[in-house]
Amino acid sequence: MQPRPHATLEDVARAAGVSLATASRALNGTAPVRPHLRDRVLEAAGQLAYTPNAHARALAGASHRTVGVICHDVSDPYFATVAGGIMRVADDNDLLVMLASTFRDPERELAYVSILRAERAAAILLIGSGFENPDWERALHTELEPYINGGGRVAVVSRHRSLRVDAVLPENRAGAAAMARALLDLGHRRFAVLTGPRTLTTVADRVAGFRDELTRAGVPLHTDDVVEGAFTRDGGYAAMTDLLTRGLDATCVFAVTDVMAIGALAALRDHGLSVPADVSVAGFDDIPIVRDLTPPLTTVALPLQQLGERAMQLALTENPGRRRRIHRMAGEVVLRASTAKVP
Amino acid sequence: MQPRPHATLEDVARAAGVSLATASRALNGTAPVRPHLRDRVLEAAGQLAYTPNAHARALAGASHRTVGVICHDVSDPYFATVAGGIMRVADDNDLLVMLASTFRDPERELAYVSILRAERAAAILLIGSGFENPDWERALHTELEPYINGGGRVAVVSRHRSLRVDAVLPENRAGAAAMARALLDLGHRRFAVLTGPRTLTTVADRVAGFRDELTRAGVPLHTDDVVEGAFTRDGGYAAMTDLLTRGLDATCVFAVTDVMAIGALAALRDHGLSVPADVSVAGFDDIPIVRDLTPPLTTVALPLQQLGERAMQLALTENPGRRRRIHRMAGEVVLRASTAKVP
DNA sequence: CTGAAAGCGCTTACAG
DNA sequence: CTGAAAGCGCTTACAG
Repeated sequence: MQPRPHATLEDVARAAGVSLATASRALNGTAPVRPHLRDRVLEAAGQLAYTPNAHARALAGASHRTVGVICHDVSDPYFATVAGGIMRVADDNDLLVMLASTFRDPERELAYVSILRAERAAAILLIGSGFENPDWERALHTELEPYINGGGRVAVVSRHRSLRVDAVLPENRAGAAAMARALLDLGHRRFAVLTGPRTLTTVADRVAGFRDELTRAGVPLHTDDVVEGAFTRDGGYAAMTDLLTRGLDATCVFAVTDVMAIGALAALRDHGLSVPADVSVAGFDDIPIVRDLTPPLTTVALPLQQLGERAMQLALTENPGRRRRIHRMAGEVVLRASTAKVP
Repeated sequence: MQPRPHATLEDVARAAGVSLATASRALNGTAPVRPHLRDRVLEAAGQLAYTPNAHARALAGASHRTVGVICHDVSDPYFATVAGGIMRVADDNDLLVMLASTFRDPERELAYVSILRAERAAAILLIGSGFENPDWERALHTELEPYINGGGRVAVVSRHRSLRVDAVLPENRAGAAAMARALLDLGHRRFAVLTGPRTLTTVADRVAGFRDELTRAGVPLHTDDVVEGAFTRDGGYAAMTDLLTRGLDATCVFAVTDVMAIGALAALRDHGLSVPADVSVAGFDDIPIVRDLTPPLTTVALPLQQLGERAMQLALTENPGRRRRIHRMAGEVVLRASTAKVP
């Protein structure tokens, strides 16, 4: 079998002895075709292993059934779970989902948006905190605006500021505040916070919510007690280790994400400290794995799957007025064995 | 600002006062253009927020910088890690990666392949065990053959049989055998195995390798000792629970994937059994999280990231003779605290 | 119900 | 170096 290019509609039409138009209609069912001819077309298409060229089709005006999802890192359970929700709804609507990871590189994010825009994807979903960076915000706006004007649909999760698009916003600030309250109720008064890069709005919101609630209770949180690390398991490990070498005096550590909390738990274990006997640890997100840790992690549970479902639904429902629609989703404090009462 | 369609090359050319050809060349740098004109084109493109239509471009013959990756479930850490490797290499080669999840539905897999083929993606990578199903094999072959003949590149991880394409194959059978040997060395003689659907080749290979090695040592593995569940954390939980209700008499449980092992650990904990004091547990894959479990999981470590890197490299390097190239990757037994010696 | 033809937005020989 | 024109593979009014 020698290499030969893809069969085209013209090949099919010729083999079936009909016109291009008839072949197209028979294949797509967009207009009635006499059964006799239809069968011949289908037969020929089968023989030739014909697949329509999606580019030609899109160019000619047929609409696209593909939606693009851009997140920081698909291998992070947070994004993987949100993406799962997106895919569930997409599937119900007969859409194909293509995922991309930016690894938190603003340039790469722009590159993916540009590709998706160039491909005229039916929708673009941006998942995950934006960057507090005016240049990037402007560039993104420049990409998105013409895309939307051209009929593209955009929705975001966890991202706001400059972007005037439909959004699903987890209540990071309120959730972190509720967590602070819960931990205060357990009797803790000396806290440490493990945080990701401050330029991520999610990080900023969670730290602020946590701190505000402590302040309200008259409990101080010094600058030294807030340690910044990468937004990953290893970042949590490093930040916790840093805290430990400086001499930990907190009775409770709050990590701004579960993923970082997992790293913190490992660092504590490696230092011979036991959780929660020696230190309590709490996270944020409620990614699936935290239930299976020993001890299971106390956290602010976000309906991750739903975050994705809602975003996809927003992108799917017409928005004639083009007013920004916002869905806020609350988090709920779930106390598990990683946090204990202070005697 | 009223909705208006995307600006086209023609808009840019007109605004710059040049021909279509000149505008194209200025934008792509495919041929020299006098700086004077080039600047006017770039200026106009910027003003109009011009993005080339990828479909038109692909149709006109420009090559595509997109590769499609199809796996069972991106939210499974195994696939997420392999995908990470793919993206690393893709990034070095200036390629964009689009991921898709089939959720182990053969139909959906075919649908994604068909889309990617229709989009004339530069390469298609299939990650994860195939199905032992002649109809599906034939259908997949029918999709892939014309794609390859048309210049498309295909590589697979963990999949073989009917597909005559470049492949990266983890040594599942040998790895499972090595694990059996290691567990026998710890003194275990009564085993149970937690397995996924037998129609997945990976599952079949791992169970066979494990069983063969036991047989060689004269240790029996009865049909009842092999319990099948879904290929997920919950599947592992259910299978382990099943075993427990029937009265577990094994001293060691081998799960064919780490993900299932995590479910098994949870089931044991919920039954008040302690690992490894009461039962030893071992998995397969060495996904990142297992190091952070308590106890850390004994497993067969596969170089997951490399699996992806190799597959991407195979797809990227020319294969003039079109002979099938196969990279085998060995697994290595890593003993951690979830398995103990039998006194 | 069917076909000839225009057009979608680009790229690239082919002349100049 | 620049432009007019053909062509990539489809879809869809427009006639019949």
